[in-house]
Amino acid sequence: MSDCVSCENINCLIKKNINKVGIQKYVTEKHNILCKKSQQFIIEGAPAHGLFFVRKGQVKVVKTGIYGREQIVRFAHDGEIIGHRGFGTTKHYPIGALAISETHLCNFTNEVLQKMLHEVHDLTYDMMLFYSEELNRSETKVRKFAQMTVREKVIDSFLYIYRKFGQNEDDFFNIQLPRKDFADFAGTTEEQVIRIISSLKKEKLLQTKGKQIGITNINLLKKEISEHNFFLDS
Amino acid sequence: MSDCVSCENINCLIKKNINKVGIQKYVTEKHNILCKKSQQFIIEGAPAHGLFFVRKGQVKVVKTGIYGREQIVRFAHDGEIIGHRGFGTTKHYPIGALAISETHLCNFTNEVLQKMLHEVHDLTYDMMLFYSEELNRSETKVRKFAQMTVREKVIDSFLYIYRKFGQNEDDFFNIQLPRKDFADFAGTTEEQVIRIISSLKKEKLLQTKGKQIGITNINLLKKEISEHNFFLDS
DNA sequence: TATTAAACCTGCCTTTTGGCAGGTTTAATT
DNA sequence: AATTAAACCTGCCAAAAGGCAGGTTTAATA
Repeated sequence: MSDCVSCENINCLIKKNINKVGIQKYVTEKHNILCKKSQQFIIEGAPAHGLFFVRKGQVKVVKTGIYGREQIVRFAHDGEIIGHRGFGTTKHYPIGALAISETHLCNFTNEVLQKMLHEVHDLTYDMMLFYSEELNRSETKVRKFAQMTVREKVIDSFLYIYRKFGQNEDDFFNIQLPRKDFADFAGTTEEQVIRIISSLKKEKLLQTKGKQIGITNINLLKKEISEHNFFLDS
Repeated sequence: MSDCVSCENINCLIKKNINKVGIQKYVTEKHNILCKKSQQFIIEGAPAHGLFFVRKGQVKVVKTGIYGREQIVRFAHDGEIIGHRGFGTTKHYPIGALAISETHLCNFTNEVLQKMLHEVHDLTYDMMLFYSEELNRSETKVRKFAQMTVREKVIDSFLYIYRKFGQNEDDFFNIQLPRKDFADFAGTTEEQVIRIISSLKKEKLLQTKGKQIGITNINLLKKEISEHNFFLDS
C-alpha cells in the first residue's frame, strides 16, 4: 500500500505539495493500481476517469494517427503524470497508455482532482507550470518533426531514451524497445530505424546485442544533433 | 485607452475573470502597446518580460528552427494570449512574435502576472486549462507533421487559416500571407506550397488573385483531410 | 532440444520531397 | 508611366524516404 508521504518520487507534484493544507483528505482517496507488462490502462477515446501518476515502472503513451498508424507521444517513468491531456474541456482521453514493464500507478478520479485543484492552490499553480513546460516540449517536438531528417530524428530518439532511462554498466539502455517503437516515436518506419542503427554501429556510435541497444559514444552522437541545433530538449 | 471591463474580447481569460475579487488592482497595471505592421514585439531568446493579449489585430508566432529555418508556430488574433510559453521555469521567450497588421496589445509584466495568479485562483485554474488545451493542440500538430504528406499539411494550413480568420464576401481569406509563410507554417518549402496551390486551383478547390488566396469548396477540401483522419482540430 | 513465431536485416525499386535556375507576374516606388 | 524589387511560378534533376520481398537471427514455447 502506498501513501504519498512515504513516497520517494520527489519530482511528483502531489509529493511536492503533500504538506500543504487541505490535500490530505484527497490523497487518501487515490487508488493504487498494478499493471502487468504490456497491459493498457488508458484507452484512447474512452471517457476520462482521472489522472495517473507512475509510482514505479515504465509506460508508453500512444496516439492513433493517420491511416491508423501508431504514434508514440512519449515515454514515462517514476513520478511522472499520465492522462493529464484528458483534463480540461475534453472529457475523453486523447491518448492511450500502456505499461512497458510491470508498473505501479496512482490514480485520482476527475472529481477528486477537480476538488483538490480548487482547494490546494499551490498544486494548481504547479500544474499550470507543468502544462506550460509540457507545451514547450511539445512545440520543440513539432519543430523537430518539421525540420529534422530521418537520421536526425532517430538519433534524437536514442538521446531521449538515454536521458530518460539511462544505461546499465554494459552501456545498454535500461529499457528494451523493439525497433518499431523507435520508428513510431521518431515518426518514421521500422526499416529506416534499422538502417540507421546499422550505420551508427559502423560509425562506432552505437552497439546492439539482440534487442538491446546502447550508445557507445554519447558525445559524438549529441554533437551530430546539436551542430545545427541549439539547445533542444525534450 | 483600454480597460478590461469595456473590452469585447469575451474569449480573453482576463475579461472572463474581470469580476473576480482582487483582480482589479492588477488590471490597472497593464500596459497598452500599439504595433505597426510587421513590427516584432517579442524577440526569441530575450528575457521574458510578461504576457501579451491581442486586443485587436493579427499576430504570427515564430520559432527559429534547424539550419536557421523559420517555423511559424501559430497565428493569433483578438483575445488570444501571446508569450505564455515564456512563463514557467524558463526565463526567456522560446518564441518570437510580430504583428501582421496593425495590432493593439495588452501587456502584463511577469511580476504583476505572478502576483495576480497567486491571488486570483480562478484565473490560475483557467490558465491551467488553457495550457492543457494548447498542449492537446500542439500534440495533434506533432502527429500531423509526423504522418501527413506535404499536400495534406498544406491543405490543413489553409483550413486552419479559414477557421481562424474566415473569408470575405469574395471568398478570400481575411488575412494576407505570402506563400513562404504557409510553407513555414506547414513545415515545407515555398515551391511545394506553390505547386499544391496550382493543383488545387485546377481542381476548383481554391482560387487566387495576386497574393490573395481563398477556398472555393470548403467541404471537398475538408473531406480530403478528414478521410483518413478522424476529428482533428487545431 | 526442436519448433515456431516474432523480430530483425538488406537489397531493390518507387514515390515523395526538396532545391536550383530562370522565367513571369504583381506591386511598390520614383 | 517607367523602374525596380519582391513575390510567384515551372521544369528539371537529385536526394531522401518509404515499402516490398525474402532472407536471417533471436527468443519464446512446446
